[in-house]
Amino acid sequence: MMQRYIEAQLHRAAAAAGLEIDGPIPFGVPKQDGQGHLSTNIAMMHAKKLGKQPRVLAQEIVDGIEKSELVERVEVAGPGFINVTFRDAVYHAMVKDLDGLGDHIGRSDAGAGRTMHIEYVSANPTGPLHAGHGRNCAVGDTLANLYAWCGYEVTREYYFNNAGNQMNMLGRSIYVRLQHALGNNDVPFPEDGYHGEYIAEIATQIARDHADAVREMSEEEALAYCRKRGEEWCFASIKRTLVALNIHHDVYYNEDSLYTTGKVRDTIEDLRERGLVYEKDGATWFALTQLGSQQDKVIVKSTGEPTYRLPDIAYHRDKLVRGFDVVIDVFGADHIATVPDVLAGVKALGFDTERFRVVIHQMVTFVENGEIVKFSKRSGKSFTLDELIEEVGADVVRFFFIMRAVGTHLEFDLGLAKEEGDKNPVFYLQYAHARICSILKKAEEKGLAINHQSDLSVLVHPREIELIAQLSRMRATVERACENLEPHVIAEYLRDLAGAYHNFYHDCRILGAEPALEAARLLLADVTRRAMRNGLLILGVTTPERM
RNA sequence: GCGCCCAUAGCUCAGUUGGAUAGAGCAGCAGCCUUCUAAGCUGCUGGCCGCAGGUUCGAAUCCUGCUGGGCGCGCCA
Repeated sequence: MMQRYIEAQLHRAAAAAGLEIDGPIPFGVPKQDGQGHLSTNIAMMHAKKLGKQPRVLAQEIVDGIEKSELVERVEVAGPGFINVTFRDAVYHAMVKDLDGLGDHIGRSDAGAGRTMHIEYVSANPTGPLHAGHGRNCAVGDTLANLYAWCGYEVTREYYFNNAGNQMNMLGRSIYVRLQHALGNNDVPFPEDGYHGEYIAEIATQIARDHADAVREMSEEEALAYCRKRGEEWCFASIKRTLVALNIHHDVYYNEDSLYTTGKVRDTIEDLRERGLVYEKDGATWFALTQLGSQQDKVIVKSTGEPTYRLPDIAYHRDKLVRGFDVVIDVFGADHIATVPDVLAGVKALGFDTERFRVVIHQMVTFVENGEIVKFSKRSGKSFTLDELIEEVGADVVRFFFIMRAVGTHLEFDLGLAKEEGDKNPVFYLQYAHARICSILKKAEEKGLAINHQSDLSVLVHPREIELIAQLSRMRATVERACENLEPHVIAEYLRDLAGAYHNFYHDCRILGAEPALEAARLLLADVTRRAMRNGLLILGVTTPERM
């Protein structure tokens, strides 16, 4: 937001030097002291085409900048950077602007009037969510929040299939356990059946509340009943876990509806009309090689059942038909192979696949004491997301899963996560928030109210200026994280913001300072509180007022 | 064999879309509380940015080729 105060002038000065720049001027924040507050490399970027030395062009631009009350100095540095040093008045103006935003600090209207659809989690109801699902949950939900904070109208969707082979296997697994519970021990457990403890739990429940009815049923009826009970149990479990993580979907989209509404049939017919479908070996194939892929793929098996690819294409086409401006998929790296096929299919049907943004996050390794943890200590089976939440808390789960770039393999350190102290990065942020709240509460007790008209010109301490500079970057940071689909950027930003506040807190006494300074610092603290709170809300973690 | 992702301090990772002397946390060492939360702050130690070329004023960042790791490559999802 700093650049607002100099950008127009730079445009004018550059034009006067013979350099017309379309669009915004690129700015950077110098890392070294003595290089000003903002820096631009426009002279170096364009010197060549004007046939000038970068430093000469830079100096011509600098000479064209008029004197201003806000700008301390503009100078040429290094190979041709133009460094801008502001007077403190710019920072005071920024605090004023930020304060005027009320609870909207960090919000953007970059996506105002646009709609965004995001599909995440999307685990089929065949069992509880396991710990590895956590990354998809946290990344998806944080991205949804980011888009909402950028002004988009967001639809959060959970896509599931309760009709396929996996569900039949779930039903059969429960059915067999139920037979065992009812004393028929000779019924063999299916080879690819589900082995989790929850299967037995569901079977036990049915044995307890529905045994007589089940005994009356045919095997077919009993299997269907077990499947239905299993689905209900699993969905209840999944939804409970998501609520614990502060995740709420707007739509649960059933794959089966794609069949009942004819969308799958339409999709295959449309592909066939375009000559992209053929029969071979009793199966129906999608001619992906015609679309530039390595090999054709089966979309309807010789048994007559479609493979996942076909409803996936129908589903993604439907998302576009529903009219969203941006459609985001969140997948783990293990699903990467399906993406090109689905996109190729939708594109072949004449849709603009540019609206799709696919986020593929890498896998997660859980580590404790330097050793890889694969299984739950309690059950010896792969451990559930519930167990992870219980172990480290929902805030830590959400934060840890988004704090690294989605493209990198994530190491989830359970030891660090369990640490409820200074080593844990989430607490560092929440502590900053709680510390501010504590001061504001004390101020209130002293009868000191936040004064939005405070004279901010008394804020001149380097720690105050650094904190304000950090605050001023929030909105652009949120926009960048959103645009680039990078939730971890917010975690990084908030750590810097918390650090800037802790520094300010340490060096700048608020309560008890002389009245004008006290009022100004109190306002600055409150602006920081609102920024930190909003950042934590974007991450979906709690904002404790005391710790 | 093919496709995608990754490689930066002892460990885990950032690096603002190609910029200035590559940063943070943890671990290690040394300091700071009679005053608003020490879950904090300050200082020190720590680097062939996997290797080799290329592109240009300028590369951790872009291109090519290697090496090493992850995930895929089904009439499973």
